[in-house]
Amino acid sequence: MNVAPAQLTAAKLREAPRLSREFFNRDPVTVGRELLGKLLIRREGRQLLAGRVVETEAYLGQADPAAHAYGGRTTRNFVLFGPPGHAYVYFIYGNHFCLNVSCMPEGVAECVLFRALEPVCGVEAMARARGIQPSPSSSIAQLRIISSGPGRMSQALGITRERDNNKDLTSRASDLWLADDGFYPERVMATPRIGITKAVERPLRFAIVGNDYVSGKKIG
DNA sequence: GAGGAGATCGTCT
DNA sequence: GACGATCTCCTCT
Repeated sequence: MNVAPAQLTAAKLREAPRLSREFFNRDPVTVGRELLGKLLIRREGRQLLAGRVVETEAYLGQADPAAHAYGGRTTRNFVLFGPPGHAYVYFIYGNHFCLNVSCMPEGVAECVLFRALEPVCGVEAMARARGIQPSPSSSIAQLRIISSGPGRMSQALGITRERDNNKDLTSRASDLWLADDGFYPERVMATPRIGITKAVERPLRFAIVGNDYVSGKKIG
C-alpha cells in the first residue's frame, strides 16, 4: 500500500547529528549503502528542506570506466580528488545538476551519487522549486516526481554547481548537510547502475527495497 | 503504463 | 564537434 512520506519537524532535523568526515572517509560501496535512510538537509533562509536518502550509486574513481574521475583530474572533477565529505555537483544534458559526495582520503577520487530522496520536510517548497503545485490530496505518483531522480532532487533542493560545488557537507557552517535521525531501512538491495554506458554490469546502485521514491521502476 | 525521442549546454578531445 | 551518471512529452497499446 502506498503511503505519504512521514514528515519531520525542523526541530527534529536540528537534533539529528550530522554525518562526520570519517563517515565519508571510506569506500563508496560502504558509504553508498550506509547513506540509505540518512537525511539530506538544505537550509533555505529560515526554512529547512529535507529528504531521506532512498537511492545512491557508487563510483570507484580512476578504476571505474563509468566514473568522471576515470580519465584523471580535470577542471570539472577536481573536487573528487580532494578530502572526503565534499559536494561534487556537475551539469549534464544541458538541463540537470547532479549531486555527489566525495569519499576516501584526499587523492582518491571515489564518490557516491545521490539518486533519489523521500521528501520529509518542506515538501511544498520542494514541489514549488520543481514547478509542481502540491495539495493535501496529491497522490504518491505526484509526490514522487519531486525528488525521484538525480536531476529532480537537485532541483527540489536548489542544488547548483555555482552554489554547492566543493561545499564541505560535514561543516557546521554549511547550508547543505547529511544527518542521522536513527532511521534504519529494513531491506536494501544492490542493482546495476542507471544511465551509464560503461561498466554497466556492476551492482553499484543501492536502494531501499519497496520505497515509493526510488527512481525508475519500483524495486520489491 | 511503457517506450521512444528530443531538448539543451558544459566539458572534453 | 561529439557526447552525456537526465527529464519530459508524446505516442502507442
